[in-house]
Amino acid sequence: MKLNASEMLQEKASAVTDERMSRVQAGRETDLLPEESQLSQTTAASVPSSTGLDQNIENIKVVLNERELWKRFHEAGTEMIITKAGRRMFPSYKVKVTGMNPKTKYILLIDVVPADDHRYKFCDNKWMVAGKAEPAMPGRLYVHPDSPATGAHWTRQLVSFQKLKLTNNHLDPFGHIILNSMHKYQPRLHIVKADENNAFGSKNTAYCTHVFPETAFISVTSYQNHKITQLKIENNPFAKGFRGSEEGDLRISRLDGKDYPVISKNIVRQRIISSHSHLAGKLRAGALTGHGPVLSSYQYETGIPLSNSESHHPLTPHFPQSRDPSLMYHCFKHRDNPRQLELECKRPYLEPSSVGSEEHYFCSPPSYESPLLSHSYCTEALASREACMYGGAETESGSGAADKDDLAMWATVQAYPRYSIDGVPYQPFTPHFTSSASVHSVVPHPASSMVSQPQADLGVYSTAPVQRSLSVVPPSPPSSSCSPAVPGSRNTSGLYHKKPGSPLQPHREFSACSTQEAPSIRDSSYQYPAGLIGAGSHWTNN
DNA sequence: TCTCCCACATG
DNA sequence: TCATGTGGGAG
Repeated sequence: MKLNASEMLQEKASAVTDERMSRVQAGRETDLLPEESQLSQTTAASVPSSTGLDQNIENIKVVLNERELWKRFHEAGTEMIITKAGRRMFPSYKVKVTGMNPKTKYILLIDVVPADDHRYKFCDNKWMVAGKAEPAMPGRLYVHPDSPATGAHWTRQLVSFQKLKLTNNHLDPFGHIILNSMHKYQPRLHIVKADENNAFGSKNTAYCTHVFPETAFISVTSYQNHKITQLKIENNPFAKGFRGSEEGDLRISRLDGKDYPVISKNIVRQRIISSHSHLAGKLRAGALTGHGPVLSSYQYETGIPLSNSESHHPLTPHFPQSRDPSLMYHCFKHRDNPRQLELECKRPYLEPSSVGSEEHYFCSPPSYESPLLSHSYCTEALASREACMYGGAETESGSGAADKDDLAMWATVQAYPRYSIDGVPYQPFTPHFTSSASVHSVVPHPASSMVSQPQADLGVYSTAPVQRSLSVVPPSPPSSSCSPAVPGSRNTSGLYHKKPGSPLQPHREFSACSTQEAPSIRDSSYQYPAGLIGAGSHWTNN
């Protein structure tokens, strides 16, 4: 099966934008039924019904697994550790999908997009805005290794993305999703139709996007909130070694042959902070100077001016308190209007009322609105690897859906927004690219919109007029320009081969494949770090 | 002061 | 072997 996921998704991105507009204008955006709160916020795009290919895409329902657990984290302000080597998410992203056509093939993938354009800091026991966000990382998508598989397969059991890993290594060679520390992100699930007669590259593709607000998180290199640490320890089987008696606060450490309880610095710090806050509340008059009755080694904690919070945007009580997950449910029809889509993408970033071009306005949720849902996706990235199907034992007709844990297939689409890092895009997969790569990224990636740059830049990513030429561009090293080697091209993509089990040598395990030779996206032996150079200059409107 | 990295222990 | 959080220390 030869597929070009990127192109499919690209078309979808446009469709979402277009259709969403209609919905908003029709005042249907907020017409949510209570029951829908159990579902994700969804956007869907599909081809005109006349094609007969999109009859079910908008009927697909996705329910987040362990939603209660997610909510517990969410209420405390979910944090996800990111490391150079890549760290899994916990809770892991697992969903129950229903409403799919049993015989239709779908591709399931996840991307993690900036929830806003702020950088955060954990101060005074709560998250606060600490400035402007760092330039968006190369967008990557994590494609479930079972993809593409039939609706019957996906709906048979939980679909797990537990092997998705997050990293802060901008040059990550493993296909992990790259994030910036201390930034807020929102995972999104994309379901793309991948019928044989609806192959990648075709305009007649449909997809839908599901967003579970409770899965939003702030990326960190070490946990900031003790509550989160405890929730992780209490719920993550891999961390049970840290479960101690006393509410998990204490654990036994063996050093020098002795056993003694250990209290993490996080716990101490936060208790002190808490203590200080309490005292401060009573002594705000000035009795407590910040060097009061607290442990001297943590004076810096107590020295935080209480008024500090006034200079920031307190994320009270926790960063996610933002919005009701049930606020939106979108389903759109592709209207095939490239021009309109282009305009949509050129809307300035963070323009709540940017309704300026009302026809492109996206009804936004209370909190993560702008980059996330109120704008079309503009950067793209595909990255995936080692996703696994929960209990997936059956193999769909040659799709090899079984034993997905052995799969190491991942697709990556690097996003290279023109404005990122002074025009010098990251090229994590540089060594892997070849001029014959072929997986054109197309999944809308709002990451690019997180930077306060005019969204004019975005237009070059989200719209996908068929007329535009798609050229594969070898990525350039970080220090080089993001300009593609092929004039007039706008897309950098690659198809890489990865030997399962040897992720440490990715640079040598990848091999490019032409579009025509592209193996099935579900072929575990292939990875697809496809980069999309976002610079408008790389697009053509032929 | 804050953030990140890495060796380490644990399961 | 891998996935965790910890804690010391670097920057």
